[in-house]
Amino acid sequence: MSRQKKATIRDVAAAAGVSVTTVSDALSGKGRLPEATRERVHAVAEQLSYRPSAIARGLRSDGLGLIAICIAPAGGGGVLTDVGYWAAIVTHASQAILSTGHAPVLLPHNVEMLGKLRLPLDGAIVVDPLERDPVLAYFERKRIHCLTIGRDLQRDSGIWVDDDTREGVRQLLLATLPVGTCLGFIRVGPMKSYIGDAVDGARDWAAERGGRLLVQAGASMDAPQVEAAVKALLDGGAHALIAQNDRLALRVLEALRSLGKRVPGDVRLLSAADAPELSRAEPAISAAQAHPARLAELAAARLQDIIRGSGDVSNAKVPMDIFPRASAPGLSG
Amino acid sequence: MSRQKKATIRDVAAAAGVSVTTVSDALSGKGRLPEATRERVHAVAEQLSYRPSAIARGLRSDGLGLIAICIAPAGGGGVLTDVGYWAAIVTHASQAILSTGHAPVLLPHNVEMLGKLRLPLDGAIVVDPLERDPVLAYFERKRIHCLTIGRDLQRDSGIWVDDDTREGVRQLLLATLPVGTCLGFIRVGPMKSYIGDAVDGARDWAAERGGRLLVQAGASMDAPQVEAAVKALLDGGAHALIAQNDRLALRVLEALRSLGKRVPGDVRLLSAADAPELSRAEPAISAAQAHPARLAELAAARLQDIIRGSGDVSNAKVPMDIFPRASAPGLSG
DNA sequence: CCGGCAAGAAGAAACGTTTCTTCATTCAGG
DNA sequence: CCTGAATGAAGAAACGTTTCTTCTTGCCGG
Repeated sequence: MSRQKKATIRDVAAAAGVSVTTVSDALSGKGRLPEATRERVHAVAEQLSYRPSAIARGLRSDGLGLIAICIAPAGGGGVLTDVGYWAAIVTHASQAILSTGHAPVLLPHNVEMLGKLRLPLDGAIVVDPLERDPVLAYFERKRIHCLTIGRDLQRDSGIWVDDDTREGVRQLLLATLPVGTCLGFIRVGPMKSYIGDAVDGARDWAAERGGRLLVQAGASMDAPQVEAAVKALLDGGAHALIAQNDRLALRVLEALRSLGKRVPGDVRLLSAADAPELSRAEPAISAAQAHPARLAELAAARLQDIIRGSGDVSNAKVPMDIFPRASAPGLSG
Repeated sequence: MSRQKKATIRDVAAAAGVSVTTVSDALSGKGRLPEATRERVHAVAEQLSYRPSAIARGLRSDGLGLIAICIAPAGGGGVLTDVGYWAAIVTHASQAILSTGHAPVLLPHNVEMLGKLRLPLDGAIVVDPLERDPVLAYFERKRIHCLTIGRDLQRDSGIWVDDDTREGVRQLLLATLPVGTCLGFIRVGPMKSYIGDAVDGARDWAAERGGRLLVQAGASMDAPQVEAAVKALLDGGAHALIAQNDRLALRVLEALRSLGKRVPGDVRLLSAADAPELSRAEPAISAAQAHPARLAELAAARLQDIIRGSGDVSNAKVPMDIFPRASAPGLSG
């Protein structure tokens, strides 16, 4: 059984006894032609298993309108973490991109793979970029319009949208920690803007409320490593702990249990990022909540402005909400 | 400030004083030309901010080689669940697809969005298809080569690769449940092949070991719903529970705690799918383990065979491993 | 000097669709 | 009968790159 050559619009036109214009019009629903002609063309196209070349269409018309979404890896060994946040970003960014007439394509945060793909991208959104993010640099090199959700802390240029994590964390700590508390900040994985901002927010709080801040980077999200980091902070005098995000906060809670510490009796626990699991934990964990949906929408809108060459596209910061819960109750008014 | 028209290869050729062939050769590293010419062309391209049209290249040469990966939604309200499994599938399938010279593109499991995208796809992999999966039907309609990881239970045609969940669950139950046990199976969300197979495997076990099988579908993954489903099974006489997957198993464990049941003293607990979290739970939960990496590799290889028109592409079933743990210890001898 | 080979290069066509321009026919109204 | 409008349709060119074929020049060896 030999392979059939792919049918082109010329083959369909010849078999239907019309011009390629008529085939194009018949299949696209454009043009002026009688229903009988349109149906004949459809029948022939079906018979020949004709499949229009999206590449040819893209070349002639309006391109393919591809917008990449690349999510930089977080720490913790998995390919993808912070999954609730990530899923929300993808969902909302995809919808926003589609509403601008573009096509969202989720691509790996991997320069080698992007180089092999060589897709005709109109633009790209990099989520939670690393410091000196290689994918961000790649897009710039290839002159692909790009912006970030979160910021590359080692990069001055580029448009970004980000949560106001610094202010959110500061407000959360103001609302939950007594004056002069010694606070331990636990982080894991590569430095990202939301981590840097959270640490800055904790510093702001400490300066305002006469607290002390200890920062500890864990080697990984594995239980023994988290436990070691927690222990180091407790030994350093910390009576409150804030974790960089929800997953780490849950790990810290487990570690505190293993170490025989009561929450919030012995140690208050907070998270710089919220998730449904935190409110379901025992005790429910206090957190500052990001707004991934809003971020995604702002990002998509700005990227479109960039692509269209609108003159003055500015960065955006989205305020966070704070939720004091049982792990670090709100201070009485 | 007026918009600059995009530079084409013709513009570069004119500015560099060479033909378009020479520009193409210089930028691609092909052809025979002196280094000085090559450098001159590069300089001009840079000066003109020339960006080659990947669409034009794809049309003339070898297409874009896009392979879509679409993951059908599971239950539980989130856009994406079973995230560890999902991340493994994406990672390994992406690598396998790249090694065949194609480009993996993760796309939404959404016919409307796929229709708007109109990407020049050479093939597609649908992961965990729904019954009468609409995306699967879309790809067939558009004559896009397709296979599935997991099966559409309401579809006879199409190539698939799948875990041998039926046999894996049967073996797990044989290894952990005493003769005559009344077993409750909890499931949530749309029917998928791995769920159907797991139920069948449990039925096989019940037939062999004189057990009784009760199947309960939860309305969602929320704690009250899971608790209601667990309670219904316990009231029905179940002394062992098996959850469709890891996330649900963890929820069932929480529900059992809320209901004051000891695991495994009052009720044995098992999961039809494993994850690291299950071995970290208290008690560690017995599970059958899928092999997403192997599945992804087999899928990518078969899809390539399908695309190349190789005559006889067959389905594949991958055996599972079983891990008896404290929640349902292995039967002695 | 002549012929062959290698290096450098250009021109034309291909890829498959869309769109713009032009043409032909028919019908209706003045 | 003539003119204008509407309908149906075709042909050519555009889109931007790659590739194939052919040509030119210079060098070397017989």
